[in-house]
Amino acid sequence: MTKAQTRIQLRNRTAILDAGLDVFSQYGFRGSTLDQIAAAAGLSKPNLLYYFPSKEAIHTALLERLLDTWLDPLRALNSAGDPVEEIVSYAQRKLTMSREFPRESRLFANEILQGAPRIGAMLGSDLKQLVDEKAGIIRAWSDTGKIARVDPHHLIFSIWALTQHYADFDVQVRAVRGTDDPFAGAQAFIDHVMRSILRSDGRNPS
Amino acid sequence: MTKAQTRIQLRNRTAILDAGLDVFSQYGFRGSTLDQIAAAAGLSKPNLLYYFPSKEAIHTALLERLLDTWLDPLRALNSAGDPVEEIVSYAQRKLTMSREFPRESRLFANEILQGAPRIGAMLGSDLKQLVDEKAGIIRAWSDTGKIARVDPHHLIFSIWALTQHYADFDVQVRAVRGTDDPFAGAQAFIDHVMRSILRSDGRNPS
DNA sequence: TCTTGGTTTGACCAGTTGGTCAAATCAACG
DNA sequence: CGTTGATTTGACCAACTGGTCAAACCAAGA
Repeated sequence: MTKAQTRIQLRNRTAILDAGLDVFSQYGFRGSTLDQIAAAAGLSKPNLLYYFPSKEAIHTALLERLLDTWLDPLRALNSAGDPVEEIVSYAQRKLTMSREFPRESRLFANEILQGAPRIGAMLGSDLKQLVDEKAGIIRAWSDTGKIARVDPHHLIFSIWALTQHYADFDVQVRAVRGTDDPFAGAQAFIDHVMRSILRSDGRNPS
Repeated sequence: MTKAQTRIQLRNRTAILDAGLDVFSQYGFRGSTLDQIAAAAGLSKPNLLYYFPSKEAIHTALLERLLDTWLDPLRALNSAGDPVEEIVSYAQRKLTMSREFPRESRLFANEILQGAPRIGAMLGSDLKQLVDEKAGIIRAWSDTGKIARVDPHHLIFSIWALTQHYADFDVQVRAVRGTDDPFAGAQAFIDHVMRSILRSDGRNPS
């Protein structure tokens, strides 16, 4: 019933979402205009609004699609696996996600920077729940000495910060390094960092 | 000549800049309106434009004032000091800066996220020059075995990422942890992370 | 070919935006 | 107190914004 999709509908809807991702991820919600998105999608503004009821609807659709896959890397963290390898490969999956979907990363960053007006609710519910669960696993590893003693929440935050930085601050990274690919060397570096943190003696200041 | 400042001028100009910082850091340049800033500053819109010629002028003034102090922590990195302590305390200074000036951090983040249209030039000149200089110092430490073998640029990026994350993603951090202070525990954690990276054996993958 | 339902658009609208301006108000000094 | 220059504002404007709508267009099946 809600399924019937013409070829044209599918093509235009994806074109709009792709254009919206381009524009919203660069200018944020309030800084983006329907005209920009319409131009980027190769459609007229009224035609945009034939497929999506409003500017907000496009934005919401993008965020929903994003959140659906954004947390997959963390979901895959397996309590049965080898502690260090599990965490390291989680960081690697997250980095891959940032490299392959930098626009999504910036869309998310924009939303959070502006106080998460549209996804704030799920931060405290779905996201918190998932993080708390995985933090529990990490804490267990930490308590049983399988990894160094580290605050699990901060560890997760550090993985988010390190990986997303290359996508979100792309311009700065490229400018400072002169490289064209902001992710060059990032994988090896983050691998090194994570192993260093997890391997180090149980000493934990404070 | 350009110095003459009435008490009123000083008061209003600082009120405007403070209000502008509030608004710009939350909504970005294009997402902010003069009315918002005027309201936040307790002035009328025409009165705003009596002190600053345009919306852009306020934004520019803020960015200039910001960049002036934003890089101080890195400038203070001293080649004559103890390598590990120098880097660790640089990270601590940067974290302090993020905690004390979260709005400035978000203003900067917004600007970079949107492709740095207004400060892009200085990223490749002033910033790159400073970073390259300090990266040279770190590389020397690394080469002489005084710290572990690490890519200096990535090391600096990681410090930026780790410290700014708590200010820029404040909402997310607070939501996930349920804490009111997003910086709680951050100092100890970052200290631990930096020492782990720098202390670890010279093994460097890839 | 005709019809039908999905698709596209030009013209339009009300609200908002950055910015202007002349007139009114205020502070301070002689 | 009066004058002068700094300050403040209400009224206004043109451009832009998200969104509407009736009319035109088009694809495809009968």
